[in-house]
Amino acid sequence: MVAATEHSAAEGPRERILDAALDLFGERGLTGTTVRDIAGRAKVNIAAISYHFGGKDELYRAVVESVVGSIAGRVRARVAHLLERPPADAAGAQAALEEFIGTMVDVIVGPPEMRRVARLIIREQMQPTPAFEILYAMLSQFHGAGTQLFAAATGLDPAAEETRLGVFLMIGQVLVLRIAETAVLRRLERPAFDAALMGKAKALIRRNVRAMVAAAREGRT
Amino acid sequence: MVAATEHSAAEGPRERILDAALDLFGERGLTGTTVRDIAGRAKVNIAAISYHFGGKDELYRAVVESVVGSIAGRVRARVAHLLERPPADAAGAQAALEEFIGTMVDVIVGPPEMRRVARLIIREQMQPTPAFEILYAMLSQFHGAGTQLFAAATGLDPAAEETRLGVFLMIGQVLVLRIAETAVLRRLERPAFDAALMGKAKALIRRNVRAMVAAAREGRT
DNA sequence: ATGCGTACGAAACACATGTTTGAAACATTT
DNA sequence: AAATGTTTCAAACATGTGTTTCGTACGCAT
Repeated sequence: MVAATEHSAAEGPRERILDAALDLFGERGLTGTTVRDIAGRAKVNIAAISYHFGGKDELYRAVVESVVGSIAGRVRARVAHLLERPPADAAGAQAALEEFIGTMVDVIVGPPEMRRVARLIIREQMQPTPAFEILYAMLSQFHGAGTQLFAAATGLDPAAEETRLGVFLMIGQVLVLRIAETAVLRRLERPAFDAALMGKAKALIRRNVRAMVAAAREGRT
Repeated sequence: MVAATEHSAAEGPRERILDAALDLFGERGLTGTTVRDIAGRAKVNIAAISYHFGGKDELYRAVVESVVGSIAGRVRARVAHLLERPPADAAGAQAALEEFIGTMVDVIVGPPEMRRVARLIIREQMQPTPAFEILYAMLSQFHGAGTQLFAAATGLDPAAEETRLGVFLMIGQVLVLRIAETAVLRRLERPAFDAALMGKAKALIRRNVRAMVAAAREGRT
């Protein structure tokens, strides 16, 4: 067995199917994608899908699992140090929180190949399938980490509902850029999310996060 | 022809089809919904859909149009006075902006029947169909109004990219509550979005908006 | 009552779609 | 070389799905 090569067209059928399936599931959803579409894009026979994965639903689940692995890898590689040794002081926690959200922007809005991943996750949120649990386990972990940082930065109780809700609101700022991408780009009269626009968005979100933390710190009763 | 009655189960076939279609399109998407599902829920024959609307795609378009009408009505009824005579002073604009976003929370995450509407719109954002233009016309109008208020509240240029982007980030806070509803409710250990939770979310978002405006006002170069 | 256009319902039609089949090609081992 | 297990392919199969057909009932003006 050869070692897994770099992401390219010269992979094995199984990898090509997974890659094509992620593209299509992310773009058109589970029901909007046919196995013939996937087979055509992956340049394999239709039967190869049943052969390698058992069926369409099992393939979808495999895609979700690979997505979770990919995301968890990217994020953990960049913020592992924050989550392992969370800063105790408020200033350090705030800096860590900003870095955490900044990483989220990079991962979700940045790489073009993350578009399909982000959309698949968002779809799964709106319309959970049996594969939802796989995603939720990861999201829950990230949300928990964000909540710890937010609580440390503001002095709020990490268990308080306002704290946990506040973290979701921060994340919402990032998600909207992928969800409403079409509308955002049109209103901004931009053809695509290039590096410059991403830098602007990141700076704005970072400033907003700082403002939210400050407001939460002052606003606590 | 009888006058259109109140929303109930005793409507004509056309209204029942529209209602059932909104339910299913919102929950499962266009490709995830079959005309037999719709006909079954609406308690009409399958042929009634082609008869009344021409086909599945035309029905979907009709649903989108009715959704736009419904939303535009709800929102305009509550914020028309803000959009017609936008406050010139910063303080008034800030109050108007808060009311604007607050209305958005009420409309999007408030009424249970808006769940299907919100989801249909979000789906259309992620995967635009020919009916997207109908929605975009409305969204563009609202985003433009929000941008005017935001600009007036902060002193920023309404045409600047940062201003328009900032409005999307505010809206993202609201959207995330509907998109990631399942994850949010689980992390909050809540069974549903009741009035109390919505009040909390609204207060938090309002506080965040205020903080964002303040940050933007100070942060401008 | 008669004629006529509208609305409805059961069945059928044509095509799409997920899955399976059986044979051939390939790689690896004996 | 022969055997064995794995992978690929074209075709077929069963079901799902959007649409149409055609017969029937209803409402209403003549």
